[in-house]
Amino acid sequence: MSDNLASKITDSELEVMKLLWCAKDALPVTAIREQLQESKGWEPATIKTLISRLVSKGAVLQEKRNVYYYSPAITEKEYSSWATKDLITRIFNGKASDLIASLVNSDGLSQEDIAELRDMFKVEE
Amino acid sequence: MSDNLASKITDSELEVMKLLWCAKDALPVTAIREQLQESKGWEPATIKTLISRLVSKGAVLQEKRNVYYYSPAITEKEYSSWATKDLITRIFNGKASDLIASLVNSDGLSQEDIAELRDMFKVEE
DNA sequence: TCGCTTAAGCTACAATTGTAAACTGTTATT
DNA sequence: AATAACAGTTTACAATTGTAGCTTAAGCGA
Repeated sequence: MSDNLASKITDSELEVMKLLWCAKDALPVTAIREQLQESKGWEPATIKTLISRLVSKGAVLQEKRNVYYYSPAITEKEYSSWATKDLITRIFNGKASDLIASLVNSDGLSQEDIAELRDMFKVEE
Repeated sequence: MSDNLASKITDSELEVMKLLWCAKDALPVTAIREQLQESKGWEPATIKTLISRLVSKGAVLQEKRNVYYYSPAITEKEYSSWATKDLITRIFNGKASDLIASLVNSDGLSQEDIAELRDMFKVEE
């Protein structure tokens, strides 16, 4: 994913992306509005603005039917792995293992997390 | 670290923080300026603004001597572990292991990283 | 067919951020 | 002492972000 795509997804916009990622198919504004209006307390106009901005920046595709249907142009995995790499670059001087070390040394991991990780790296072997 | 501290350190401000974290002692503006002016191409005025904003938001302390000397009010570890948790909350729905899984599955880790991690979780045992 | 609802597009506006100049007072140098 | 240089403070200004209203046109129910 290019820097000028994901880097520009803001916090509010991300809420819209999350919704679209959950949906199996493209959604009309109505469906998006229904969910975000309650969960986020946003006005319809706000939601429309966020969608428009996401379309402009190429993070969401629109497909013309009766009304427009919207779907993500990038997958959640693409985005999250981009965001992770971005964090590593900006904060951990490019060292991924420093990120994980930081997690391990700062009660950032639950017991289950640690168990999962142990498995993960056992299997790798 | 409280949310309203670290969350507000912006990208440009972070460059100043990094410099202060590297320094063993508090630094006067002169020293900060010398390093950032060249590496970042910032005007002295820009650097002063960033320092002021960091002081206002409590991320940097100033100590009056002849001129002010500036030092970080939060450690790099505090900040980076806050930033990591923030990423996990915002993007990985609070699951730290999802972050690591994403790293593992997206060529985000070098061979050395993986070796280090294997050690990390071997030792944990 | 006539409104009502609402999608789509345009405009708005305050807060934050990136970047920096202007002003003011102090210090160091000649 | 006069001046240059610069720290500290205030102000500036455009771009981005969060939040939302207004207008226009179209579809849907009575």
